[in-house]
Amino acid sequence: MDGFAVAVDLVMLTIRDEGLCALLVRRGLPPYPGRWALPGGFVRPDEDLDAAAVRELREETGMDAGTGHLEQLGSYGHPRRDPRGRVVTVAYLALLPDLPAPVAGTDAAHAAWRPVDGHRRLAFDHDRILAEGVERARAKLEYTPLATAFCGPEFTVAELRAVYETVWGAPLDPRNFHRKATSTDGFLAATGGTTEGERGRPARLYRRGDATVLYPPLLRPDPAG
Amino acid sequence: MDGFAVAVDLVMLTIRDEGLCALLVRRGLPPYPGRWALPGGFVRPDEDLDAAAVRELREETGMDAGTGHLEQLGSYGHPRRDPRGRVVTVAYLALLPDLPAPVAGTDAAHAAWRPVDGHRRLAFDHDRILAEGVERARAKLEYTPLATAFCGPEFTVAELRAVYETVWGAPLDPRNFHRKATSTDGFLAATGGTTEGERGRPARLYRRGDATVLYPPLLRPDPAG
DNA sequence: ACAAAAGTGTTTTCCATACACCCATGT
DNA sequence: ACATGGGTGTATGGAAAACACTTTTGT
Repeated sequence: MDGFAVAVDLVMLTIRDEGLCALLVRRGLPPYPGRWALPGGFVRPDEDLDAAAVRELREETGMDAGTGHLEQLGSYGHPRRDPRGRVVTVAYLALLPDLPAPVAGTDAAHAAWRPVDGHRRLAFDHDRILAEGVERARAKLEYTPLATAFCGPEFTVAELRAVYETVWGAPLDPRNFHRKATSTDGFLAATGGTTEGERGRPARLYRRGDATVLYPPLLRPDPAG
Repeated sequence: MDGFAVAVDLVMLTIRDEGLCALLVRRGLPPYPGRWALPGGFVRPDEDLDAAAVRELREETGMDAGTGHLEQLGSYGHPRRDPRGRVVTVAYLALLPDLPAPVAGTDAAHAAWRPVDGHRRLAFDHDRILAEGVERARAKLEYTPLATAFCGPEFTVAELRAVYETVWGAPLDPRNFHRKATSTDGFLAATGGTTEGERGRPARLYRRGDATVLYPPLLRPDPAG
């Protein structure tokens, strides 16, 4: 009855020049030596699941909680998903701004941000977990303000639109997006500042608002065509 | 590292005369003797999480998989959520048609369908799990055809509308609901049959269609007013 | 002056609502 | 005939898509 190990694995997503990227680590030891895997680790004996996820996030990125977004994704517990024994993993999804900070000085020496598309054959059942994390992120942009988690503390409407376009992989009309984003109650809070030294007219800066859901939602273009 | 027990708990929802109900069991043994709790049990050493949930569902209701709907809800693992030791539970959400079959002959002798509203002080952290299950169900009716899981194999549009009204707790316009439900592609498949012996004009019978998501969604009345 | 990007206005189209109305059955 | 619930048609208001246009900066 008590023979289970419980782990936490993280699908950490951010947006970089290459598009939507996930943080992956290259495994050194068996099982799956040399393969890319999601970062993660075992839950400690007196640690809550959420606390273990926050700890892993900090170990991998140096981020203090409060930046970005962290939520539980799902649990995976096939009896033979880990050849070492019976390991149930609780996966978490993290949405993060592009970190100028390096990923170093930790046990994540072999970590790298890699585009989520065109990735296959991760260790364990991590392909499936990564795919479900990406799909969760895509869906959640529609009806929550989580796209702001990919941005820094202050951002422009155009930056926010770029987040949507990258995650959804589809272009959006800048004018209609602007109107919709700025008119949806609680989505954005103007800081009063503007950008400087960029080409074109300066853009107003915003922080994320206090809404937890977007109503009405920002629906992505019809997936069925 | 291997000192965890893993359990599966079920939020089983159905619609009865009293409204939206969950199956609860009254605990006989400590901890929490005499308190209502979600049905559940430990995952077996060589059993997948989903398989454990299917097994529990069958033990409690006698249902074979395929009826209704079963999905993972989330995992809960606070170090002291169970006084007996370190137990991580994986909660599942089941949506079921109203079962004429009794809930008997099993270890669920003290099980009962109880309205989800006005319930507090379940054992363990089950209040929270139940609340999250109900909210998941409410949200999923919007953009998936899962309302059909509450109905029998064949049902009328009015029965389906009653499901929405019960789960959302709000009245819907019968005419507009009818048009929307029958025109949303893949939601419903007409069987050709009709009801008989009821008051009023006979209603056409439908089965659930093959769509997995509803596009566009059936949005519930604005929660913000 | 021109290019570039931000932001606004306007038109059209679509969809949700509201509700009048007809249909098919039981009593 | 009438009540009851199933199902269709239609007017209207509001939001989304499409796009012309103005604003404000850098070069």
